Amino acid sequence: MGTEERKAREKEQRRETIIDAAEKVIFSKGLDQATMDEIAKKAELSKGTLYLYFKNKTELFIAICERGSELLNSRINKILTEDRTGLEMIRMLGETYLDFVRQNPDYYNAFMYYENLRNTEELENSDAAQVCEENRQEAMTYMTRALQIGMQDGTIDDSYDPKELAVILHACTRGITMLNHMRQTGHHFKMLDNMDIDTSSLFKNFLNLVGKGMATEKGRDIKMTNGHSSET
Amino acid sequence: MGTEERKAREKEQRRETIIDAAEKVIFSKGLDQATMDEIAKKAELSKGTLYLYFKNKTELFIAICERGSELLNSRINKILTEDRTGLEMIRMLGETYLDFVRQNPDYYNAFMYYENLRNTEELENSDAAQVCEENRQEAMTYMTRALQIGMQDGTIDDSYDPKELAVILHACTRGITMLNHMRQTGHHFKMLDNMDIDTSSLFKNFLNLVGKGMATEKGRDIKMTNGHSSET
DNA sequence: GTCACTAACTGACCGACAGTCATTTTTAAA
DNA sequence: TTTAAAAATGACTGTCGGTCAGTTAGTGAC
Repeated sequence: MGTEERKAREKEQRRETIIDAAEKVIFSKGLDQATMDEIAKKAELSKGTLYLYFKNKTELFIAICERGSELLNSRINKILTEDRTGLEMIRMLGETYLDFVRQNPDYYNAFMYYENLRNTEELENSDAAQVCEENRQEAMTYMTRALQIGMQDGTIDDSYDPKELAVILHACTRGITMLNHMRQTGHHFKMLDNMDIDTSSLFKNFLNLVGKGMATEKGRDIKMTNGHSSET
Repeated sequence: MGTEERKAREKEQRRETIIDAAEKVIFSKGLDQATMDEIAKKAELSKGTLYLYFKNKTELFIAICERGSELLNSRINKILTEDRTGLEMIRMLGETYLDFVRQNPDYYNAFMYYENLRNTEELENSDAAQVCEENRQEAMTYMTRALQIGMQDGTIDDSYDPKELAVILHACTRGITMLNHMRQTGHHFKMLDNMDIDTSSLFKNFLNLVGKGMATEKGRDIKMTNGHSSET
């Protein structure tokens, strides 16, 4: 009998419905201002029901982060399958990351909030948080892989430790995307507007800077002639 | 009569007392878990009194951030007075920043939380937040200045726009310090521990990477031979 | 010394909200 | 139709940020 499966499916659907509602409310007014009652109302359920699907408000929020992190990773892991030099892959990873931030400022905002959750226990016991962490780790693996490819194809300076370089690049990219994000969300961050600096030029120069730092002569030549590819 | 001044002084002292208490409570259990009652108790005052000195909990928290930002800036603005090449100044600015994060993880944590406060209005009307923003801007100015010096003394590639480069470097440094910070505070961030990468090596390589990206041949030579100075 | 006035302080109280649980409603197998 | 389990409900509880009417302490005038 398919009753069991149907029920499981419905349960999963309801769960998604709740996350949908939570996104709408939390994205529009922020986590602190969003109330469980309002989310319940938006989901056309009672508050109590929310607690049948999520342990608490934080868990529900982390489920949103999980969604975002899945979305981001689904884009990132396409890149490694393409036929490019390692250096190009690195550049594309960075661009993909920035595009994600631009297109999904709400998810990125959620990521930033997520990182500020101090309570380790709460996150330790959360399946959703576990998935987020795994995705993060996975993204790092892709980056390391791209660097190794670059070191083999001679586009990236192989005097660095690829894992360490991946961590550094990831951190720097985070810094840059955060900047862009803050400007975009109007985050009391007039700094960039005071100086009139446009984001895409900023990001281009960032990639050039670190690109120059890690590229070999060969990689540098390819890259300097053209923002993207060049080979076929 | 000095009564007025004495009173003003006492009022200021009381304000500081409250911030002291707030730091103790908030640093130990986090902003959300800290209650105004507990802060009041620690300050040996009643809750009501807290609200005579601070508009609300957020304002009190921002006052903590203000302290931290003043402390950070007091260290940063010493560097520009020293007699060094521009590239060395940049390196020292970065190191100072990292040292601050290492020595004052609580303040840095507060900074991170501060940036997540979305409500622009709340921050717009806050004097303390205004000071924080000014300090941030000031730090950026110092960085730009150091870059200009480096471009003049020939240690830094002058094909970049100094202001833009300053923004990029600042963002990257934030990314790196955040990484270090998260590891330090045990922030459910096992990533770095999984790979065994030590922070100082990480930071050294970061500086080398961006250093290589922006240094001229001359600057690169000076820097590569010795982490710090070389001239007298 | 004491009176009058003000500034500083207090803590009981309020409203809002996260989270609970006894009760009701729905579902589906017997 | 009966019945038992599963799902959903919403009134209720405890906590906490913020308020405010009332109290206390400090100051200057006489």
